[in-house]
Amino acid sequence: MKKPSKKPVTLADIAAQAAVTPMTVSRVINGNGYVHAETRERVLRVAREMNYRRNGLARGLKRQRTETVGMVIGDIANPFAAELSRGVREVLEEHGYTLFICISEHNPKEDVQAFNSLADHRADGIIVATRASKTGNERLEELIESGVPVSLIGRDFRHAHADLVTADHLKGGYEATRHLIQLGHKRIGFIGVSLTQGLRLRRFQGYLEALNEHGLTVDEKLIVGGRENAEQMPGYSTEEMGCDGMLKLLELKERPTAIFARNDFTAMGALNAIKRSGLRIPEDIAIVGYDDIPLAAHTSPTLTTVRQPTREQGRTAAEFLLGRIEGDREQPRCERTFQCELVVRESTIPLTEASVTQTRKRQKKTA
Amino acid sequence: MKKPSKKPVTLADIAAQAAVTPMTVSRVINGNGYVHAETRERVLRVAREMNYRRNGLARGLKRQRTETVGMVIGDIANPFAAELSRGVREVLEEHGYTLFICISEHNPKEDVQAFNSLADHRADGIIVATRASKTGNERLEELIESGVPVSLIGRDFRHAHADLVTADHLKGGYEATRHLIQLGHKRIGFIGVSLTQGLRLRRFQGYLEALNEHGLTVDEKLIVGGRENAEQMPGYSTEEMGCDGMLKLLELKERPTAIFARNDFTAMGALNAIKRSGLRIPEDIAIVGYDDIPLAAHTSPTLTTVRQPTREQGRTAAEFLLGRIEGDREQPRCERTFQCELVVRESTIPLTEASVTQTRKRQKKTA
DNA sequence: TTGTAGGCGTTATCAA
DNA sequence: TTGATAACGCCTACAA
Repeated sequence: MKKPSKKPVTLADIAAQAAVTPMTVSRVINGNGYVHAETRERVLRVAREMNYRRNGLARGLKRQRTETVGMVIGDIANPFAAELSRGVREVLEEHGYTLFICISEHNPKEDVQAFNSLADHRADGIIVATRASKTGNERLEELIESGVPVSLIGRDFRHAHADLVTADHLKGGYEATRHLIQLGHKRIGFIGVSLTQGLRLRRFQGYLEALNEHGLTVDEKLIVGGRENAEQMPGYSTEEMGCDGMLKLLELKERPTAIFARNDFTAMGALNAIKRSGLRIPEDIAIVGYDDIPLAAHTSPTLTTVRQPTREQGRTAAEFLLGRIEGDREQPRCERTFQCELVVRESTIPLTEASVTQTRKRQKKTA
Repeated sequence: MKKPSKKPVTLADIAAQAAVTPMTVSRVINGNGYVHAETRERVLRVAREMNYRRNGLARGLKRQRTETVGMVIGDIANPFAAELSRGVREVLEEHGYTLFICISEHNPKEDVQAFNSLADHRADGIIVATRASKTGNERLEELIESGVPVSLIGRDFRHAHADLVTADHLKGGYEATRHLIQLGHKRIGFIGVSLTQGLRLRRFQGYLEALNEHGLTVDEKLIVGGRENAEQMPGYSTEEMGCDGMLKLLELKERPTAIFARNDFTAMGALNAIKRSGLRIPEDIAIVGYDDIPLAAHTSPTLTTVRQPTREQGRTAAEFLLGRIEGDREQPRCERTFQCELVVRESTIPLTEASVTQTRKRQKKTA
């Protein structure tokens, strides 16, 4: 336990100790250029003794790249984002890049701050996995046009020189809903979106489309979004949204027999609200989530959900970005859309008489 | 959609446009030193037009600080870590620092890499919230002694010049266990630890202590850790550990009537395994988790758990770190231990006859 | 195989 | 109120 020492060791310090010039030390440290074996040994020994660490600032300043990539995420606790970042890291690591993550807490202002911080510190590129916002998109556009490589994941924003990775959530939402329709459900609720802002959410559009195509009318009362502006509220979790939203739906005179939830957390909130009310899943109410987080296979009943190839999206975004960093920064946009996959588990079964009957009973009772 | 432009704008570029020297531009940008109002306007206008962004590398190199703090986290998807990082960010932001997060995926080697990256890029300080490891601790010690401010959260490692924030998990584990004992339970299982490595886990020590102090014998068969080396296995989630562990316990001739799980995810895994087996919670088996993640209040039944003041720990770690960065870097260690709090919910009730009887029955059956 | 010169973009310091 | 100079630590390019 020595006391912290004052100044960091520099190449020059090592050079002095090893009786060479800083340039020779640099060559040894970076392993390029010819250096006599003995000299190398001596320099390495001194460097180790002095506990040398290269100064990334100076290095980056000179070389005009930092071998660093920044990633902006809305919510760190989200298993989906976690899996994305794993994919990103896997690829970056293979290429010797370091990943620094910034959290924006789903706040456009923090989004912009993160972009700026990363740009200021000269990250070689930025991966953006936050929801689109006006200010965010504007700043992003400036960055892209000032030459910063940018790769977007699932963000509703396009630019000729920023790469884009998404999954087809329109289709995902459509298939989840169609699944419920094919099981016989006609009153299908959606939890997790306010009608005013919902149209930006592709999976919700898929829900609407599926209803329309199958001749079912869209009942606005079946669409609940938890509290208004929930997204802005720190500490307001999505499972709470699922719980609150489900409670609203259960109070309806004619309650839904199936639920499509915005994501798995919302679904779990809904699931528990249903259980708490004494109804059974899936007999009384079927439920579908979205994302297929690990927990979805461990609820009871296990959760039918829509899986997107999350890690692959992260990997692809990283590959696109590296292509831009190490190749032509002005190349046109690379774009790739992944397909989603419906994962049927226990929370959905064909519509039972019980459910329909109970709904009718409830109706009578209330009437 | 302009094409990305080549080189970033520098102070010199602006200076040329605005007919002043780079120094004057610097003064304007940083808002220090005297600058004529007109000059300031002109410079600011040009800077905006050219979409100037300061070069953090050059700035950091010259000023010998980057106003950047790094945080190393084991698992990004962990709500506990998320809440920690929120606390950290809150404090840093107030002081104008940017937070960059590195993920080590619970891997000591990645831990060290993260430390190195952050040190190389001259983060002004590092907050470490990963589990202790030999290599990690060694590298950390070197860093601390070479003058990098370090603040540790819940890490089992002490250094005279690194600050430390923890919660009293020994007591937390003790109280969780005592709670079960006071409810009448005598066969209390622990899920989430292997007997060989478990002693490093304070909450597990608390469990053992509570059993001992209340005259209960520790039954090794009641202590299960999922698969061996689960921590190293990527993709092996803690809820899976809870599920697998619980299944093992249910196969015992004399199964436990209560479970203490290493954390809430593990508890949820166990909870679902129990339900799946047809037993009831809490009537047949009571269960206690740890951490009080948001989901714990939304399971069914809701989860009794141990809450630690997570965000406060993050805040305190950040405050300690800033004190060291902006004050005396050689000051002795600041240390603070937070108290945990048992949160009793629905998953624990007094031991019922049913449970005891059923256990006996099971015993007979198997015998 | 090793060394020298110069500059990356910024700011501290001193001078005008 | 503004400018000139030097230096932060490293690496590219060229020279010896």
